[in-house]
Amino acid sequence: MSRFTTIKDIAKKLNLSVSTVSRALRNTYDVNRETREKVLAVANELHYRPALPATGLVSRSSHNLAVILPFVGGHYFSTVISGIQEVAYQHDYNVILHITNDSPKRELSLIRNLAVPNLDGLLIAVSSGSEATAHFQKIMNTGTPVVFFDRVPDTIKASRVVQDDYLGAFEAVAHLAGRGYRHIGHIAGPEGSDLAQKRKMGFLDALKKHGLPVKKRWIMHSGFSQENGLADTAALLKQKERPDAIFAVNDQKAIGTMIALKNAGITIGREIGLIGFANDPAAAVVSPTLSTIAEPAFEIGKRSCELLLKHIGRRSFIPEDVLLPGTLIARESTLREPPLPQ
Amino acid sequence: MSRFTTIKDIAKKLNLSVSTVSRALRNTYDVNRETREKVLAVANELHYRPALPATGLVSRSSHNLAVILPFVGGHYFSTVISGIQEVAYQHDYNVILHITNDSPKRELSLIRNLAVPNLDGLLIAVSSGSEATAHFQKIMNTGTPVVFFDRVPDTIKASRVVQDDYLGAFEAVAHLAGRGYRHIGHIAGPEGSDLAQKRKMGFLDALKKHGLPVKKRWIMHSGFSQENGLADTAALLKQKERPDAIFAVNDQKAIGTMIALKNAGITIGREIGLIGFANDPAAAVVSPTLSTIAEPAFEIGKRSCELLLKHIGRRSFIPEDVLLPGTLIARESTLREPPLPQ
DNA sequence: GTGAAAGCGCTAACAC
DNA sequence: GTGTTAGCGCTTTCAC
Repeated sequence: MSRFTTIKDIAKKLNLSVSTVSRALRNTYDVNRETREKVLAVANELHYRPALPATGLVSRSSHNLAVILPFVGGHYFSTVISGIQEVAYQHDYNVILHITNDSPKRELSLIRNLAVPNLDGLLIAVSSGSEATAHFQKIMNTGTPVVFFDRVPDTIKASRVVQDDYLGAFEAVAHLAGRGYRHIGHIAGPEGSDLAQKRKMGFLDALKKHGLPVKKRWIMHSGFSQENGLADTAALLKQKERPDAIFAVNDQKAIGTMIALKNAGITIGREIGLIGFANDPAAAVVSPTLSTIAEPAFEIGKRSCELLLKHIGRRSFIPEDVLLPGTLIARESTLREPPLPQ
Repeated sequence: MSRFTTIKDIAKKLNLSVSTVSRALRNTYDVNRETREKVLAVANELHYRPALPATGLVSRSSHNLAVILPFVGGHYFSTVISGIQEVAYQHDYNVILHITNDSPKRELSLIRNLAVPNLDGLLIAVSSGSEATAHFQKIMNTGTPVVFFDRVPDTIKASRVVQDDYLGAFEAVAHLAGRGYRHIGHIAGPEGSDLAQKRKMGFLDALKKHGLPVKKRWIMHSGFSQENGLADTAALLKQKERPDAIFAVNDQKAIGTMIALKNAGITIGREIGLIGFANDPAAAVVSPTLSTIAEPAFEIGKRSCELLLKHIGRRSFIPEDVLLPGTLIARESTLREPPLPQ
């Protein structure tokens, strides 16, 4: 069983002490140029790789970051990971991935069993209904920096990186207004949801700002799924007064809305404008293509990781709050005039 | 700066030796029941977490697996990760994620700098045009097990886990035949692509098996993108003879095909049947919904990781090849009769 | 059943 | 400039 090359092997081969080899490898202190070159040559020849656990033992740093999040299958979180990964790679940190499946139970067991001494920092998106807040606090008390992203607990004093749901919703509605729609309804999320609440506020404030009427009956609350969107919209269309545009809390519900509108024989865009939120890949593929607010997923990952590394760098750190704007993506569903045939 | 609790702290507090504490913690050898319980109690009280790098130093095992893949943003690879993660979690292994961005250069630098001594095993999907084969071999020579998945180098003797592209294509075409389509074309991938080649073979063999005509001119080769699919299909439709069904090499091209068919005023399903490959989330959302072969992404991750752990368990191991079938998902695009209105 | 001591691979005083 | 020594946190002989 071939062991790995260690500095000891190099030392023996060169009749040097391990410390000299260690110094030469890291190019620190004063090492004779020749010695250093010889060491480097042998290291290369023997395919030497430093044993990080050992260096970590001494330096009390593992260059490991843990990322804890609910899912990885979807578009959003996997893009966030890309952003994290990008920064971690540049700074030579490892990303250790943990998935909770959005289960508070699994999250809790995961956190409790987490090998914190093995970690330089944590990046966490909490699962819905998380019960691990006390444990997050404990980890932070050990001096290990933590940055929360996307889904953040509000009872904890720590850095957070989130997107600006309020502003995104505001801009979605402003876009509708700019395209000439005047009677705007909202297919909202559950009343209890923080995210849904913020988007609704953005919706309402945008209406006010643009002097448009607010019709309570045009705001439909339910879950986040496509089916919910379909049902909400079907109910909305039964009212005697109809909106001429709809802002949906996310793209899934917006797509449900599209189906309901099609079922009712309504031309999307011309008769009723529609905008979603997320920029799900599906939005570019449905027909007509769906206008939406693109979430800054990659950016969230990037900034979270940068912030964490900053905390790791200084031993003491003050929490920061980062609010990232989304980007309006105008597509066919908010086009009042059909595009010219090509 | 609060340090982490170590076995030394526990030992001191209990007036025991570190070795006894170590033994008690791992419940090994004969430790007095009372002693053990006291140790466990104090460990709990002090929030003791073992320092994995230290245990790893001694046991020569880190419980770390590296996963190296081209992307993480898309649906496919992120689902694979879920599968890996699931198994790793159950067996108490960490997953360290590395992304190559499908760049051979970055893959190479990543592999070269990989802290292999810190790893118990590797899971790799190589990037296109990979130049790292020699390095993979080197890693395997150190005795570190490697399992390749999805994208596998054919010049290396190692375990691989891949989906059955041939069979998937075969079944897609068999499905078309079963629905009564007789004149089937193929929107294929690039001629050089291994994956595209296998799917084409499956297509051809299925035609033969069902006694259907093979028309060379109905096989269009180009890239994998939606735009390619649109262009291919537009060209196909210009021919004087038209197929009554199309098998596309992937869902993206199939969606391009859908657009081309719609542009030509053709009713998808009734006039021309269409089936893709991948079960991209978009396939369930386009209109009509797209029949497809679902890739066993989660399963690939799961099996790869299981296989790797098996290799890690036994110190010597023989390569295995795992071929995973996809699943037919029949949707509206292969429906010859429109569904009854609800 | 428990303790003392050595050692995993590496770094950092401290000598010389 | 280089070697010696101690020690990071843990496990594992080997004593007793």
